[in-house]
Amino acid sequence: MARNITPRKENYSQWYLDVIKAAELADYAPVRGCMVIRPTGYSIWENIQAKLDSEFKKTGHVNAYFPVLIPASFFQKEAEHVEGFAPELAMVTHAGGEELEEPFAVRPTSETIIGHMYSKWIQSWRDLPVLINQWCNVMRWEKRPRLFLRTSEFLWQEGHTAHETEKEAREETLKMLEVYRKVLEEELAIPVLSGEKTAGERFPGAVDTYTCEAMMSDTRALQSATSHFLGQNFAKAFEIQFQNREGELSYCWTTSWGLSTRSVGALIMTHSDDDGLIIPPRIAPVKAVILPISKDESIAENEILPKAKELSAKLDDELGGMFTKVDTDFHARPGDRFFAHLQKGVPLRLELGEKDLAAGTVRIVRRDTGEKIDVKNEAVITTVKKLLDDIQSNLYARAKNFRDENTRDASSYEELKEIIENKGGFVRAYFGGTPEDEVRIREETGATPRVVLPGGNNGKCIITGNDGARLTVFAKAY
RNA sequence: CGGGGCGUAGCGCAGUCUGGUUAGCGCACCUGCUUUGGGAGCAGGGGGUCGGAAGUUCGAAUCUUCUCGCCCCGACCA
Repeated sequence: MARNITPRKENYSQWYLDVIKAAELADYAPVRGCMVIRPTGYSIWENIQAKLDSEFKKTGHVNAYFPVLIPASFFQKEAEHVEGFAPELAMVTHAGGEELEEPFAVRPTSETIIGHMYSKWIQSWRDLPVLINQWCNVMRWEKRPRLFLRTSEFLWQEGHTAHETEKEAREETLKMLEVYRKVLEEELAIPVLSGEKTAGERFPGAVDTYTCEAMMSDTRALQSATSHFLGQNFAKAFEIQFQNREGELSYCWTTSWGLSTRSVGALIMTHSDDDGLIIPPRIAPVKAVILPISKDESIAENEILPKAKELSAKLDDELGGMFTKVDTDFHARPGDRFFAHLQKGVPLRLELGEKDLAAGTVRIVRRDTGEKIDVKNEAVITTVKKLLDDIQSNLYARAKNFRDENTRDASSYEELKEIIENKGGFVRAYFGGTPEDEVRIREETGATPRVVLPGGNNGKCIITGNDGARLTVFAKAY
């Protein structure tokens, strides 16, 4: 049992912070609300980036970069947008030793400046669609920051597209939502519910907002990605117009979609345990660590290390990348070395000692289950590949079972309240109310509508009693 | 923004109430020896001026005032 990590049941927040610290994922920066993403944490983000970026490219998008400073007046142009973001904006008021005539906002998101540029670039239906993504940092002044989940500055990607027709823009919105679902579920092994947000949870300025909603291991919900259909709201605010096939001037239909370093927080809170971090193999910076072990440091270094390196090279070759690491910290005792890798969440540990050399085997230990097996040399590579696949699917299955076990149905508001208060988790209920009803539910229960499930639109609303309400998942959220 | 807690070595803390010799302890770190398949033992050693400022005093980590920052809970929040 880890002795530097608070058990989950004792204090979930502290457990989360302890896991991050023990795995050396991030540290607090000198500025409140800001964090330093340390190399291990950043490698995880790089792997998420790589998977997403390749999906974006496959779906026809290109990367570009827009500036971090945005004229403050841009935020005034879209009424809901300015109202939504005003409290979180950081402003630059001085530069070059002088007060600026017009302050600049440090971007909290880039709809405005991209809209501004699109209006210059788009003239004709032949210029459409425009499918651009950017990887960048954004800043939103947060009152209560939490590492990875809510920091004043964070990293993300934001896709911004402009289309000729509403249908095309709506298709794009859902296509990207599906990309997120796929990467979250297949690569991060995080099961998500993807669907629409209710009116009260909508992005400021969007017509429709969609989400990939995940359940953390304390049963609270975490929005892990969003995709917005912006209609013509930003096109009208920024005059993104084009001449259509009939020769008339019309406004574009735009979308935006994003996934941030918050997903690293989701990863941590979905899979990790009281011993520390657990990373799904497909995202893990190091998939397997090989430890030469001997009482005698010189035997470890001169006799076992070469074998370990050989095995490492063979595995990297087979796995198609530099995915294994040889632990050369011979001076440290095995227990210390085991725990170090345990806390960092490395999926597989391969122990190579004198006993193994004599027997022609390697001892392999899984991070997710702790299971140990001795494998014949000739079977090591196939076993490692199989185990990595097993761990990946086990983590997903484990998280999905947990979510399903903590998802319940409520047929009345009273029942919803009762479940949220006594059991927590996700509660499915038919809801067709207004944003005011959402506020009331939040104030009375602490829960908010997280996602409207696709399909079933024929229920009776638990608040209004009206028919035609949609099946909605409620939960307390991060 | 409200409530609570806290700033003393890299980390965790004691000392503060009842000012007084070179400010302690555990872990970590360095050196050596013995150890080594789930968090070793012994010996030696390095490192802090007590968040910051002003004040009271012969004397301040300790008392007073101001200030900066961090964490937790809540409110708020894409």
